[in-house]
Amino acid sequence: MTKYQHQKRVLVAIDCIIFGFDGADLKLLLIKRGFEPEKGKWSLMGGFVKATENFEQAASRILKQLTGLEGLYMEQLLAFGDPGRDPMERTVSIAYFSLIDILQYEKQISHEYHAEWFSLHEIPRLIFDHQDMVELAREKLRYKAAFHPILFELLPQKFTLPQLQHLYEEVYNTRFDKRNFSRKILSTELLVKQKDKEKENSKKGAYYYKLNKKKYKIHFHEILNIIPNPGNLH
Amino acid sequence: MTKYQHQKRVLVAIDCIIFGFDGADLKLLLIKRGFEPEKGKWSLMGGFVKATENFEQAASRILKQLTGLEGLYMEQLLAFGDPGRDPMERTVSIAYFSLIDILQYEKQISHEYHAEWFSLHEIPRLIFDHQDMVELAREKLRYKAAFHPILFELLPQKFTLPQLQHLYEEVYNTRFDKRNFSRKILSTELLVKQKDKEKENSKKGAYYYKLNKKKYKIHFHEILNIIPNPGNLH
DNA sequence: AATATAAGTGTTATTTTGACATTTATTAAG
DNA sequence: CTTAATAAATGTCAAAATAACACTTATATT
Repeated sequence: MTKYQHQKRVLVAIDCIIFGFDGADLKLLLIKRGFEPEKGKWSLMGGFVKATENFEQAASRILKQLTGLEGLYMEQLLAFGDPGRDPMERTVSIAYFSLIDILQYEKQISHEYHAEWFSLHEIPRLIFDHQDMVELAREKLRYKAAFHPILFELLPQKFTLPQLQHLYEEVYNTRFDKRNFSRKILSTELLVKQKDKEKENSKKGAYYYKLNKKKYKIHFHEILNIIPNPGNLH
Repeated sequence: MTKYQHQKRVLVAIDCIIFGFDGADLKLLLIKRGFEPEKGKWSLMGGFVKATENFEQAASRILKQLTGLEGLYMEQLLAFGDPGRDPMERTVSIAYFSLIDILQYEKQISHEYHAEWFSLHEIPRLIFDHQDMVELAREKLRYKAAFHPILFELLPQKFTLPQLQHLYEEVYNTRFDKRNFSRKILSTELLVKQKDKEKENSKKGAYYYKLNKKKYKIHFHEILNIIPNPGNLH
């Protein structure tokens, strides 16, 4: 067999949009790019796909390099391929987005890459089309979280309803009625109430909950309806 | 500036999953592949991305080659990049899916590529990972159509409510109650009732409707709720 | 004139939603 | 020890949305 003739070969990279939550804010993990072009500028964590890897393997490897974590939630966002997106050489980038509980992540962080968390309200200028990737990832997160219990990936194993609600409020940048919120969340029957309470944030303390992992896996793809008036999602 | 060193460059292709509807069945457009490997086997319409094109431009060009049509609904599905997916040489494929009214398309068809419509129940074995692409595209179509008025892209300008319902029933492989269906569809206020009737399929005739294109564009991204118990979508 | 066919339409009971306020547990302060 | 302050937890009710259900209408055919 002969190879396909007269076709241009291009570089293929992965870029990871890594969202994290620390109990207060929704954040994005960025690194200072270590090589030219745009060396020293803020960038998504990325890398080239190796000859024997598929995209998921490459994304996992890159994610592990940066965070030290494995088995994270990960999903392909979109392939970006405008001819000039990397001025050095045409490079197609497959964007993945990932969700991390920041506090868990901090124990394992590799500091080799000067990674930093940025609140979504204070994102610096990013290289290439990474800004577009982040914006699209935010939209996709909002869309997906409106129908699927994806935001649990941002929380520790044990969490409280007020913490969960706070997270939803961060993602949708709005406030929910806590009575209606807890009714909807609990009606999914994905949560298991624990006996102990979290007492950092209030005198009374809030009961911890855990995911029912089995139900979570089984029902993950079903359509929930957690967000009132989901309205103008994409 | 020097180029990125020691990285492998690969081919980048587009493959188009083209769904069509002829008033009766939901169908998929396939071609007989014209070159090796797998010459003569059934395949999605595809082609390599050219040096100056972005993905959308490449997908439009490829789509026009096959169908003669422009301005079709088109959306990136997913990038496929397993190392061995094309045995000839590593090729990344960006899959796009498109929606066409078959009867409109037939006037413009280019017969150069031996394209044929296949009912979704009778799809032949396809080359490479095209089978996976088609399956994923079907899931995405069902998912998207549950929340957005996307299926109108499969219909002619003028269509009847029974035709529309039939289309939804094909996509979801189920039956809907026509009273509830028409109430939901009409409550979107996206349809404009016409004065004339379609009289091929019944003695009484069914009123034609047209899309209110302006509202359609404005409200396209809003979440509708057309499908009862959307259940286990992805 | 009678019949057959598919289109078109309305009601009701049930479920889901969104708006809203009070009670409870605990710590801190006086 | 009593009081005050704080955030958590919980219930009701009216309105809206949904799902289930059957009859009438227009027309072509016989």
